Amino acid sequence: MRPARNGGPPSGFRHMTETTTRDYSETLYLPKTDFPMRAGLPKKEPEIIARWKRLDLYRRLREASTTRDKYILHDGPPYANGNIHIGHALNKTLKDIVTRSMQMQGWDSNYVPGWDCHGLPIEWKIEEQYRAKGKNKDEVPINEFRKECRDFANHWIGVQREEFQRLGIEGDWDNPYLTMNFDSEAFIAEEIMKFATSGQLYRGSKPVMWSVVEKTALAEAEIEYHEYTSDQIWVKFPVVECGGTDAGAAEELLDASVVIWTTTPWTIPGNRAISYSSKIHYGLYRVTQDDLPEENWVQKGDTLILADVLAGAVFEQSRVERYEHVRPVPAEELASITCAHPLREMDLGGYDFDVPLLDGDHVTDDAGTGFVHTAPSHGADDFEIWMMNRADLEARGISPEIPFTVADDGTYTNEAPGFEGAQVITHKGEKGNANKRVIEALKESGNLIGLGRMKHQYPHSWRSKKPIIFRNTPQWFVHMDKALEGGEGDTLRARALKAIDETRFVPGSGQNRLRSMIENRPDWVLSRQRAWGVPIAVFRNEEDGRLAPGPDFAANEELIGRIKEAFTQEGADAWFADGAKERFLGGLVNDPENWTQVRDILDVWFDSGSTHAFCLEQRDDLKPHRQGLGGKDYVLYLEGSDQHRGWFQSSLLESCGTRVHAPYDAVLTHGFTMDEQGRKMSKSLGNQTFPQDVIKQYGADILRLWTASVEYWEDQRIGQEILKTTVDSYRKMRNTMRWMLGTLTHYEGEEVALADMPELERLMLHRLAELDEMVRRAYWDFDFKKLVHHLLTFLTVELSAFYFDVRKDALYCDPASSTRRKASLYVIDKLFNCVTVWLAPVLPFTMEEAWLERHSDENSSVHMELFPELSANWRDDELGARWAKIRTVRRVVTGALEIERREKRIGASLEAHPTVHVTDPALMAALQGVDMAEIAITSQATVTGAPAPDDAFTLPDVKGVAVVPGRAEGRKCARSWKILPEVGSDPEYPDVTPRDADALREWDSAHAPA
RNA sequence: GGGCCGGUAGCUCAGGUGGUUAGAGCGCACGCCUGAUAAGCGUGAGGUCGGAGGUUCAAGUCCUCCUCGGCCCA
Repeated sequence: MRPARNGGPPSGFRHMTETTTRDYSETLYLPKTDFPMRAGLPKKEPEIIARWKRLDLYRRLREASTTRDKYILHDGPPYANGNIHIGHALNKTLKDIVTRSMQMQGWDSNYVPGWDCHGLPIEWKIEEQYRAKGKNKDEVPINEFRKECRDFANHWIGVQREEFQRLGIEGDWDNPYLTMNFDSEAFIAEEIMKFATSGQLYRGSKPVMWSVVEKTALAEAEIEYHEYTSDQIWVKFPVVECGGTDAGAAEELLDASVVIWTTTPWTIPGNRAISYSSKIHYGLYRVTQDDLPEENWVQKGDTLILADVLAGAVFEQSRVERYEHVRPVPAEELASITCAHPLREMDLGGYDFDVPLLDGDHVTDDAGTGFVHTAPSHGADDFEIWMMNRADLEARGISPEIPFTVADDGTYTNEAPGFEGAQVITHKGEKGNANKRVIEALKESGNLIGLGRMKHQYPHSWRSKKPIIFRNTPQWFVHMDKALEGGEGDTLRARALKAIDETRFVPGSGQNRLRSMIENRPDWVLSRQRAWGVPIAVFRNEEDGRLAPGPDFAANEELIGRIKEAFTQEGADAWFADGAKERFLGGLVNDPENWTQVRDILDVWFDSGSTHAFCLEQRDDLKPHRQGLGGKDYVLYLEGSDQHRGWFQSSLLESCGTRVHAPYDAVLTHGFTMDEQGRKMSKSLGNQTFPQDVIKQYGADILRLWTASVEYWEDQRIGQEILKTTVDSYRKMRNTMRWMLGTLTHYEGEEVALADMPELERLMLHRLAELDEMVRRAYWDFDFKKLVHHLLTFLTVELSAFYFDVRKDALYCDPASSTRRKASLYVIDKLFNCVTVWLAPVLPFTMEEAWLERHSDENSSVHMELFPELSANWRDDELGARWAKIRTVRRVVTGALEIERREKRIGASLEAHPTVHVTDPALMAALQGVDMAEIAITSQATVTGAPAPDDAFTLPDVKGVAVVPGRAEGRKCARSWKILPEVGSDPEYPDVTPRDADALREWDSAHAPA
């Protein structure tokens, strides 16, 4: 409470001998509240959280909404491997604002947090710990290793759970979903088995980054680049076929060769194509130099096809000084060319296939020859262009098979005929003899035209620091374009595209973004050669390629049942335990020796893509009967915009593959959080903002207010200055709430009928009715900044600066019995309740604190409230329009008073008596019945239609209003400080106005000693 | 390099289908009040709308290019 103060004698009395000894302030209804001006949120918030826990608020919310339709914000699981950062805070806060606001609008909006637990980053951490202890991962039994990963994830789930709760996020923190829960693992395995059973899962291959030293596949993040000296070669691919209509031109090309350049000679046995670009100009070149040494690899008369801008450099490399440009070779001609493999004539066997030319965007003319040697086994671009052209290749009679030329130990297989056993990289990570062998063969074939060494940045394993290679490996895929049981045209891609069309996207651009990704994406690669995850729980028959479970396996039901049961009891560790194959397949096949257990694990995107299956569908408190599927519930996914590539997509594909429809009705995305200059946050720039620091310094509500103030669907900025202005806005709101609380101390719950209210009160109720519509709309549109902006403006401009300022006189000074005073209190009570409840989803701590000042019973919480249903008759647009005019006139008055203040003719506005000349008939009509002195907070005012003198005050944008200022006449009331001639007219109270005399009489009789 | 998104006062944001001197809140400056007081009230100064072209009688608002930044790919 504020200390009692005696303001001293009012200034108007300073020069008067007549003084009063009575302290009238104790007879006033001044604001009185324990709600502090300084929030102290860092200390207060944890107390409020503790109270919510005592109340078991989450359970109460659930119990209160059992009969409601469900609004399900399904949590995209964060990864359990570290403290939360600002992006997590933004994400969870947005989710919390959504669930709280939907709950308060009559939905059952249950929030169940989740965590993503499997995957590479956690494996790394455990491996790192091993290395620190000098242990090797490969020497640890797999299930022991998995156990440590599980413990690691559990630790961080605990940490993050605390951090999220500290942000004020309401949800089922005691029963979150984890992708590593045993039953989650069982359901995830069941989902992948559905893909296997329906024939959507297949085994294919793909080049991956491979460390020969560690005999393991590596992810992009496990690669570092170091300088490395490679062998570089220029190789001729003789043209053997050429389409086109001009026979002469074709003849010319049949003598020529396409030239490629590569720094990995060992990939030549894997060559299957040559890439060119239709954006590059190529030409046919002929060597004209006749004094070339006999041993030179290029001789006079040789014709080569090269990119024009690179021809000179290639000839220089081949030691050719004189050559001629015969003619251009357009892209259409290139497309029709087929070459021979450079080793075709070498009698090695296996190189007599046709080498086609493929048009590819990855080809540039800044180095090399303008043609890119394409070995789908050994490069990402190579693989991609090969796969994209698969259908065309088959049509041309070219096998789309991708060879496995290199084994896991870095040696050539028999799919690199002539080089079997040669080493690309030795087990120590040194360069093997493969390059040498290939270069010798090329020399012998006559197709090598250049040779050299090159230093460049080359990928190395971050662990062994040794160079890695791209190597074709078997992988598991899901078909995007295979016809499904829906028949012709029913493919996973088609289902997903249709589902996207049926989904609401906020912002709308997300729809296009996801759509174009789905339109263009290749088949879904699901396998990872790792340990910490859910296995691809299938067996493969090495004889016929059948899968179990699978479309051609008889005992699917029994097998799936066994696996699911085991995983539910023991987790996915059961798959990796000894004897698993016998345990699951025993008795179901006659030829167990032909069946291999797949040891690959699932990409973690499949885990999180299955959350709808193992979380939403399995929990009674979440299982949705969705609007789009005949029910009334609504499912929303809300994540960062990077999840178009991630969770939104994997969830969509998983659900479309198994359930034909999307798992969500709506997708809401937010951008990323940048520093104050709009730059990405980074440790090295030192521009990071940590949620933990903001909470410690200002409190979670400040971070939440920031979240709700910014346009989150774009990238947002945060930093000290931005937080500072957020704090300022918060204080402004908080103080206005505080004044209401102080004033309402004197409210005893008396209702006042609308008809009995002054217009000013009706105006406020009208504004509430307008805001009610805005608030509901803004929450439904997830437009929180609009909500905050309008409510903040309402609190400051309309309440604090206008309504409250005007009404202080009546509230503080009117007699207890005054209808005007009672009406105002009644309205302020409504204002307070509405604003508190409306803002509760954004500022759950502060609004709870404010709410409890008014509703202090043990079980109360603002978060149990619904948004208020307002009386329909509060809305009065005509009244609103009229008061807009009145406030326009008021602006002219306050402007005029400001001049008087400047000139030191007045101080407080109560010292003034303005004369308001209104010649605009519409404004004059609006002023009928309005007490301008009351509205302008002057002691007296005169409104007249008479023309104003020339020197009257006007505002350029308000026509027809002019104000002549003047001083109020009379004495200053010792109680209300108004200056009126009537002061002293009541002999009982000679130093106050008649109104104050009445008030004092009432007060005195009420406080008279009994 | 490609796809998508964005750049309006110091800060956070408004500015349907192009049309009078581009708005709000906060901050800031100045003044007032001292019965919301580490508060309240008033007045005011700050943007030509990332840049350059173009369409149009008229562009922050449509088109092109450039630039800066972000997400996802390569």
